[in-house]
Amino acid sequence: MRLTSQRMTIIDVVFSTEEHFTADQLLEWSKAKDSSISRATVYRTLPLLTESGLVHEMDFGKDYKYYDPNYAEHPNHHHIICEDCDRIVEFESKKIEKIEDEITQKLGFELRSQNLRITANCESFKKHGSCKQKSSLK
Amino acid sequence: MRLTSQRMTIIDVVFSTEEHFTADQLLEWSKAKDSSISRATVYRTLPLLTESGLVHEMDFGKDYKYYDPNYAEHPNHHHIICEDCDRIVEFESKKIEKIEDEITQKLGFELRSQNLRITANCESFKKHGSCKQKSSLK
DNA sequence: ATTAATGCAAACATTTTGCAGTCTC
DNA sequence: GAGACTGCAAAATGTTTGCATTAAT
Repeated sequence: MRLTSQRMTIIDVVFSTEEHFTADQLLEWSKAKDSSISRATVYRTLPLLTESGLVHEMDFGKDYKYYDPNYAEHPNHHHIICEDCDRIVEFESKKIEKIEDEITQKLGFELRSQNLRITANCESFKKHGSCKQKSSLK
Repeated sequence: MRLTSQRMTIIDVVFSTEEHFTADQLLEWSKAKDSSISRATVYRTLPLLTESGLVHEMDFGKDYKYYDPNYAEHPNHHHIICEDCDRIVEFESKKIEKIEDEITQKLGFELRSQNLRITANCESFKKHGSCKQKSSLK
């Protein structure tokens, strides 16, 4: 396992954001620091990050995968996403964790990880019928 | 909106299973009933089913989408998937529903839908270190 | 008869991979 | 210096689409 300059740059970028990002966006951010970094290297580095648990692969119902860098600090957090503007809010709930554990055991399983996504309308949508700034994250 | 024989066959197939399926599997099942049905028609029919709410598009952390035909009967169910054999078990929990509602409102959102996926090890895995029959679903 | 829906094949978007060259250890 | 890692371009995968033809209304 070699600590190449490309890997260092990519890891640096990942740890300097709390936003959820896509592979494409990670490539762009990384290229901004070191323009020689290739798409292939980003795609080869991402599994290293997800397998180590530093980053989680997320599905928000889009065609591309999102990556969440906040699992190291908050290993059991959940997500609310506005179905209109894609705004994402994270939250934690000990109560939900407890129920998940109970049910998983009762059904004969051993819990490894959980993923709760709530699709909702945000405050701005409720007030104005649509959200001011659409997220441009891609 | 025309009721073509292809659509009838596809809908028929969807309603005769409680299993989660992929687009590819739906094509195979449909072709078994009418070999002329094309991949394109399956892919053009799926959005009709998901938009009507009869079927939900699901992500189980695989590279392809799954479709769940059980939402008509159980609109708020959750999923446990064995990380080894991909066995899927569904369950419902009024407690979780209630907490989800409370938190969503407290954060200023209005809940539209929810999606809880628990990744776990099944009993067979716990006993034998691996699961007997890997699911061949693709 | 109109025109929505189909099958085919080509196009697409995202991700993966083979290979020759490069850089870490 | 060995071989893990890289960039490039080609391939693979899952899904979508243009177009000429078919078939539901």
